[in-house]
Amino acid sequence: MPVRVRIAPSPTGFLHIGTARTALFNWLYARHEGGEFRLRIENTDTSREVAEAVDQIQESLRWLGLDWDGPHTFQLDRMDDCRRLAEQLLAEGKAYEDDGAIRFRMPDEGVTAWEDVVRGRIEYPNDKLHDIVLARSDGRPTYNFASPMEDVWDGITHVIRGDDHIPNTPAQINIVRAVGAEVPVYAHVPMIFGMDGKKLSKRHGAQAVEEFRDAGYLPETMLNFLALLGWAPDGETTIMGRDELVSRFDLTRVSSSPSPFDYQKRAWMKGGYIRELTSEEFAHRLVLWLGEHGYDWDAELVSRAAPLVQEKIARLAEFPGFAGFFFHEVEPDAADLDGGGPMLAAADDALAGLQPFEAAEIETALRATADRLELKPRQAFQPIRVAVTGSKISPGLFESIELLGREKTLSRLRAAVDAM
RNA sequence: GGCGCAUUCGUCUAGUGGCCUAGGACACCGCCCUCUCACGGCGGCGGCACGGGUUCGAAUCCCGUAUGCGCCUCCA
Repeated sequence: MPVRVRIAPSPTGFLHIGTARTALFNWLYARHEGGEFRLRIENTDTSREVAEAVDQIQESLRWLGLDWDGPHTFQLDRMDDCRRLAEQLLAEGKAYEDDGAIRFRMPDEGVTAWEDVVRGRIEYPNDKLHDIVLARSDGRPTYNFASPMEDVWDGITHVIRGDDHIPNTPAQINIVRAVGAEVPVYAHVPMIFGMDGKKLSKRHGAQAVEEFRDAGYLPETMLNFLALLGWAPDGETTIMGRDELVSRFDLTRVSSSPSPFDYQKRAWMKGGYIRELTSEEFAHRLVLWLGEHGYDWDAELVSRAAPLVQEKIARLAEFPGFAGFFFHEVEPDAADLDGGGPMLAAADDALAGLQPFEAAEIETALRATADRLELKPRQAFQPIRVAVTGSKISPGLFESIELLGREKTLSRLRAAVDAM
């Protein structure tokens, strides 16, 4: 039987990274096995539903590149099927009425057990199982009824979900058996916590996929990072592209202990991805990101500045702070220019008539100037950097000067001298 | 409280009875490279929660304790 899995978020807000990680594991498993990955919106609880959430969830999934098969479905659309089934169970004596609701009669002897792909065998004594509500008194099905039944109707073969669902599983298994359907394979993946071991919350930082996107993360960085939350192909590999992730993913290797969300490690990883892009691709993404975030900077200039910063920044959002001096005037802090007067004036002379005005020639000229003034490269170049870029930290100085052009470079050098 | 799940360097992770003197990565520290930053290279620091078993031999198996987390809703 071909593998069919699904992600079933409830439409209560943005796509949480925990849900995204679970979606990723489902997707990786499906793609690895050549099966199907479906999207189902679990909206049985209409009171918590947020109108835009369905679109936002899909948008985030698309951004991550987690494509689903077929149209997305809504749990609520099967409300009538669920109610009919609840009534059938009632008629068969497998359920009973309770204050207008319909409750399922759990077995009260023996154990309910399953072989969990990530946890191994899990057993629950049946006398601990509650008779759960199938249909509320207003007729709407509950999650613990609708979810397993939809999995049955959709032909879901593997239920891969957060381990907070482990306690629900024995009840769901009994319900599935009661309707004579086949019980799917379960794989309960660990939940994601903050570094303090507590459930991920606002004070830990970003939680929604959308927030990471806005912060300028690359989707492949996010995907790689998310994949490593509770899974590792071996003890060595950490950087993997989408295809490698698909080919190496193995559900049985998913860890059973909780996965802390390590913001620091993720920060390291993202820099590697930026550097791995081709310079054309990097420039392209920069232009797009800047456009989406309110910068109307010249695309041509952005593209030419891109190679100078690609190895320096880790997130697209760092570009404006790092290379903004190409696009607007600078206001150097006079204190950072201290003692640089002679070098600034000499640099002005050296660059005024330089031909061609290119990085290699600029470097040669400025180094000769520094030698003449008996300054170490570091002493000589720092004032120039501050004068020209407005900051003590910048892309490579000579390349920056070339791109900035003679006219702006000279006027900034002179402005700095005047300001001293 | 009941039931369930988990516990390897500061952090993530490899490890399924001998290959472990416990490997790798991030972070941190030192050195090198160097026009700043970043990258890169080299080295260092540092761990099997605790207590009992089983075994010739245990990070690995069993029991107990501790700690953490989850669920116990006519929430999902």
